[in-house]
Amino acid sequence: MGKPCILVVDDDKEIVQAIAINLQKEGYDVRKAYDGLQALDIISTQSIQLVILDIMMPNLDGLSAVLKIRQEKNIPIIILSAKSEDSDKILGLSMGADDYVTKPFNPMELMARVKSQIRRYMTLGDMNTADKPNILKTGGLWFNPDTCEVTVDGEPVKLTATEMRILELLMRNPGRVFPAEEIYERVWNEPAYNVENTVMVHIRRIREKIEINPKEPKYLKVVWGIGYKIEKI
Amino acid sequence: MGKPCILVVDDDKEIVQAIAINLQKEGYDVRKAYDGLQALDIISTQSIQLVILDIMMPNLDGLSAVLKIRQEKNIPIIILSAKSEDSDKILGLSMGADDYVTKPFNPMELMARVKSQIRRYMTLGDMNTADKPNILKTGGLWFNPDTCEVTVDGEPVKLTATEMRILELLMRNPGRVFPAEEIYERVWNEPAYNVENTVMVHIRRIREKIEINPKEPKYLKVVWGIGYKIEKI
DNA sequence: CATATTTCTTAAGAATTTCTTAAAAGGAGG
DNA sequence: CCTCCTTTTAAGAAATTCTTAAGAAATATG
Repeated sequence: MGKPCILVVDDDKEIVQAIAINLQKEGYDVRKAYDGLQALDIISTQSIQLVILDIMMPNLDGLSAVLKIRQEKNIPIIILSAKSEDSDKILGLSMGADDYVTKPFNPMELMARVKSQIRRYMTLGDMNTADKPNILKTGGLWFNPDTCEVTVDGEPVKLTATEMRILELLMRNPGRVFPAEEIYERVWNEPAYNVENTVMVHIRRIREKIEINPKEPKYLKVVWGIGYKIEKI
Repeated sequence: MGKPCILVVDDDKEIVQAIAINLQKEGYDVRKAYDGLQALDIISTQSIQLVILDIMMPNLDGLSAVLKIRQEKNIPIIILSAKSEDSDKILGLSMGADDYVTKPFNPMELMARVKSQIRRYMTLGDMNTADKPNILKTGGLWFNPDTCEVTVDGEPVKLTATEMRILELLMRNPGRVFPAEEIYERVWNEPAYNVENTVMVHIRRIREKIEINPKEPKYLKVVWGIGYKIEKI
């Protein structure tokens, strides 16, 4: 089902970057956010399997963010904090966090804790996908990568494997425009050579299935001369 | 559901006692062990939901104990240790522990970490098969992993061991689509190499037994190019 | 408004994936 | 050592999807 995707949230971009590099070395996908609101947005629209979160941030403080994330999804949360007071740890954990790491931290220890959480989430967390699925949503278009279910305004839609992979790519990055070449390379895992047409035909078929009026697409739009995107709704 | 039961393992009886009192205050049941072998015995014979374990013990060292516990049950393990070296933490976590607390520790922090683990263990809904009779149902298809009984609309069906393991995996995650490779790895516990056919034949045999019309399966469906799933009914 | 460029549509054949069937290989129990 | 049951392998059949290519439509440009 692809590599686990981990969201790193900290207002210090350097720290985010450092953690991200380590995570990628371990084979994880990474998303980055620099404040709590951004983090919540990503969590509710993308499929995230674990959150690493600094609790001292602008906009929305970390502890509230933990609460909100808990409300929305049942994924592991690791708190990062400069506060090493026991009372802070207790507070963080009782807010719903799954682990608490104090700055400065050993990157290797953080990785070990991440792995531990992911392993637990994976091995006994299968059931939770049924309960609190990581559904990608934009407007009335919902996609559940775990069950391969796609619905438009509640109506189920049947996509083929390739169609789903394309849709997943676009929906995981709402608003971002993907050139046909990039879509091909990322979906087929092959270098793209003279494949614009191929991608286009697939786009067309997806539109036929998910759009009410394929000629005036609501979700799957084209940006002339650049590529395709899923509208961020 | 009963209160969660927590096993505390340490060769220092005073520490065990102190932790036990705290746990009982929080409303947990407690079991005590003073070395690794005793701990393993209790874990394999009693219903335990979480283990707190000192890793420096006579008879069986703590890290091996963690490994053995992991093999046997999928319950959360919190390591207690006087070693606060990062390398020790990393080792402990990668052995399969879920958290690592260094001595001396704040009892309240330990309680917070216990609660966090228990909450996750509960909400993710892993069934400790020893505890609860735990029948998986989707529509008319019932499966009791404890007694290995499978019935379709009340009619008993005889599955082989492998068939049951596959069915169990799928039924524990209704709706979720599993690629043949993943099924193989999780059922056989071996890396999957050129095994799609093997899995497929087993799927076919399961269908033959549980489906009224194997050609139009009601329960065990395929998602083209992706994998198999048990329909969520 | 005319032209050039880009995207869209369509349908058929190629390619891939899954299904079926049968038989060989592997293991457990007597 | 033999028998029976389970698991794996293999190959051809069937079903579905993917790709190609060519003409139509739409959009940008001058």
